Amino acid sequence: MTIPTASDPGALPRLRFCPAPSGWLHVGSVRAALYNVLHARRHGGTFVFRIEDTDATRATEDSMRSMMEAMRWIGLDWDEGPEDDGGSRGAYGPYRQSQRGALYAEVAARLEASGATYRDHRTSEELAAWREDQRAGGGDGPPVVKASTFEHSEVELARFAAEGRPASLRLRTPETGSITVTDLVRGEVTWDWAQISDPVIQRSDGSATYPLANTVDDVAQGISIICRGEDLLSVTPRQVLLYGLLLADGLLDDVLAAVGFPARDPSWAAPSGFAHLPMVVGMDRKKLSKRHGSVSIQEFRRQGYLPETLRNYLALLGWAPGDGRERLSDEEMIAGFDLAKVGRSAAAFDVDKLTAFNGERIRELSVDELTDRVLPYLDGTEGGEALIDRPATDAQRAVVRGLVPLVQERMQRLDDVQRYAPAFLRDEVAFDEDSVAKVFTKTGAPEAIEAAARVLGDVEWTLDAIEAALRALPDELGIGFGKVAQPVRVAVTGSAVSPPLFESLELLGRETSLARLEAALPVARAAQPTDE
RNA sequence: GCCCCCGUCGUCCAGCGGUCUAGGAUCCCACCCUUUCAAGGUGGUGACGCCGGUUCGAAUCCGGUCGGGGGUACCA
Repeated sequence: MTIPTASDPGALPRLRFCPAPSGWLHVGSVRAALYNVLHARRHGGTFVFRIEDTDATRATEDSMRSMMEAMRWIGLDWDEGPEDDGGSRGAYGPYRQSQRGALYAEVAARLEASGATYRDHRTSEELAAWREDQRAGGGDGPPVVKASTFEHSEVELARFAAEGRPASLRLRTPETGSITVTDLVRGEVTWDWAQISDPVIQRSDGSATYPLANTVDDVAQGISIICRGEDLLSVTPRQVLLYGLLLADGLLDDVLAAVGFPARDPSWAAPSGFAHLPMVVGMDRKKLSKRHGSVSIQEFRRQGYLPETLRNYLALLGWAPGDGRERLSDEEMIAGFDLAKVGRSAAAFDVDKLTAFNGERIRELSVDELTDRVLPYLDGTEGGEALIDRPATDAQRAVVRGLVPLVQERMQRLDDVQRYAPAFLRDEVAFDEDSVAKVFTKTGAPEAIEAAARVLGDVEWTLDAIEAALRALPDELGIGFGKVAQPVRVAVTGSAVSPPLFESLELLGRETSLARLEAALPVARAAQPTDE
């Protein structure tokens, strides 16, 4: 997607997409990334891609690479973010949180020194037991961790320290009062602080957790609008609390300088806007999973969906320009996009509609372009049998280029080409059992094939001549045209379903066509009903 | 359990107090076209979760109810 330029850099929005690299990129995530990009482009802002790999036990290098590849494939390249060589582009990196540990550690230390946090020496097991007890009714309410009831006493603290017992660091959240944030898609949302647990911002092994790392980076990288999934709505209050802490007395600026990270732009404030996107669910209204077909977006690629179709369809999952248009170019989406017009209810991912969109877009492509796009589905690159070389020879490319106009309007996905191509790219036809049973068993089938071979033998090999020759047959044989066309179709392509017959014959050439008619004759005869 | 969010055709959206006998897309069905399959054309089935209230008037505002989802992690 192209980047409109703007004249007032200071006021330009900075948005980010920051997945945790475990597993594959999901359509829900991609939709969130797309909305970030659309908003950034709409307002001439910047799109930042950040890798949130603070949890070493979950994040993998493979996943990160896969996500980068997926983002590029679908056309959501980033202005700032990681590069393939391990480096990064953009002035506020690095963009992998695993490379920003020193920053988080120093921020945590200063926060602790200021009294904004407290140490929790409980083990995960102890916490789990406590929670279970609370839920079971042992406590006087829900399992909310608050300093007032959770902070260790001075003596305990001294003892644990003496024992060298590890501790996590929790952020002190207000014990009373409430907080209201204004969400671009949801309006005002209010929480009581008493209901919000004090989050662990640093694990007992010293590493930062999402609440700290995500918030520190958003502020350090000047993110102005946070657009993400609704599953992160409940996390907003503690982030807003942290903004104040990080900006107070230039705490973060000092730390940035101290640990040698890029300084913030002086015009930056804390993130000022939130947009929590509704979830993307399956047609059964359940969370998206492998049960719903494609999980990763590269799976869509393998199935022959065009990235531009995905962008268009995904954009419409929760948003509409408002004037009824649905088939939108990138430019149209950018021009009309508005986070405030995003819907509030979960959207079901409808593969049928996506597929219909895809078919339309395929039909809009030029023959040359579709030829190029279809090649990877014929040479084995995107799965399927390798019918041609990689790269294709000139002759193979010519055949495909000749086939494309015949199949273009029959395709919904690029991999649909695999259904029609074998008859044109293989030496021998493979007879489809059902087609033989349906067509060759009809009376007159062998005779039609014979007659076709005869008239096609010495006709000029042009579309018009081929058609004229075959059209003359029904009269001669005293049958309908379908009785001629279908047997010939099966004989020549192996199937009762194929591209238009005359064009197919023309593409195949006289020699191949005649050879196939001849080879089919015994098959057709054998299929004839034997009269007792 | 507690907190938060959501509720228009099967699905995605439009609708933002009257012009709604609720519109478009997709799906499904029928017909037309037709050498198969498609594509294309035409037409059709199909929804404001429910109950109250506000109002001359509600899909649109308010309350409740029911239903769905998210969170409740030293995951993000």
